Amino acid sequence: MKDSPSPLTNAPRRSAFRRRLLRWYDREKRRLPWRETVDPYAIWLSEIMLQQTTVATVLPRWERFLARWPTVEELAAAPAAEVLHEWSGLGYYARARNLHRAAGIVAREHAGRLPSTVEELRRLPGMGPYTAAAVASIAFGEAVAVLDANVERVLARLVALEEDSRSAGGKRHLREWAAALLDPNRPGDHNQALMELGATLCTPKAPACGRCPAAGDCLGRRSGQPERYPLRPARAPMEQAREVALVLARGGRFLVLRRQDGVSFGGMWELPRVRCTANEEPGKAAHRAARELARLPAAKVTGPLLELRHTVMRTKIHLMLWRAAAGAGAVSLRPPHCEFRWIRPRDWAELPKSSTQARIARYLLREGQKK
DNA sequence: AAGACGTGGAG
DNA sequence: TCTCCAAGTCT
Repeated sequence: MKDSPSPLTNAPRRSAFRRRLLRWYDREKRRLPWRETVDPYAIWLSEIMLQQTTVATVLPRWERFLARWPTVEELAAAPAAEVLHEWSGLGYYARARNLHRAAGIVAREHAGRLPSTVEELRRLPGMGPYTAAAVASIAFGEAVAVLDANVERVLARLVALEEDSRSAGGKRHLREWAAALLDPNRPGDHNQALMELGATLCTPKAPACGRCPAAGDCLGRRSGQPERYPLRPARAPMEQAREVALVLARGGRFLVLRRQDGVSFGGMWELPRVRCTANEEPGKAAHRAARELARLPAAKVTGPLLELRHTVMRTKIHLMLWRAAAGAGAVSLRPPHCEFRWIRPRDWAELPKSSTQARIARYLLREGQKK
């Protein structure tokens, strides 16, 4: 940082930068509900939900979650499955499990009061460097800088960082800049202002430098191509896959399986489903799903019901839903599944599900009502 | 340290 | 249609 050509190495310039940033924030900030509260629990919840998730998605879910569990103690007392169900569709489901575990710790070991320092917060499950710093600064006024994807982009542009921003060295430099620029008098607002800048003006594409309060200090802007920053390695290419999911029926009900904690979609209930191997026919895969996931080799596959496409992480999935009669035999599970139920479509609505499984559940409910 | 972990909206 | 990616954490 000391060798950097940035004018912000100069202390008076840094303080002018802070002033301009905060003035802009005070004037232009969006009215977001978690900015209207001082409840550390509510702020914490917003930070967890906002991880890799857009404001628009979070808004209604944050309100609903808080209405259901207004305090840490109430959240701690809730069954994990209900918390997970409330999280359905938000993705990154480990967040819900960690949040619930952390609530239990706060309730039991901290008398229901969230710890107020980064150091203590950091020990709670799901509290990484970003979230701990965000909660400590926003809810408790601790003078610590956050470094999220917004701040990373703003700072990388500000100093025209010619280094992979995700590399160890790049991150170290960004952390140093974030700490040096932090306004110790209003750390929470300063952090939010930097993130707000990244979210609204200093956007990944077509940044609005003309309206930016930091434009005068920005080396990225001076370079003429601010959108070149932050430098990042290319992403892995998308993959394609076919999957078969099974409505495996027995006595007017069908089989759903619960996934273990700690695997993808941990804790969620789903139909038996398998990834097709190369050139494997869907009908074959459907029978394999019954055989391998539930140990029901007597299952009789009767036909396709529905096809849909969705994307999970870096895989585009062509999902085919098939119907089968379970036949005789007891269900026996193996990882990643740990529990099963024979249910009707309307019962499945009550269980935590991924977005895709929820689509299937809605389809089955509609089909069931036609008869 | 690199890779896994979801989803939906924007351009 | 398709790529990019959003207030990251964990292993």
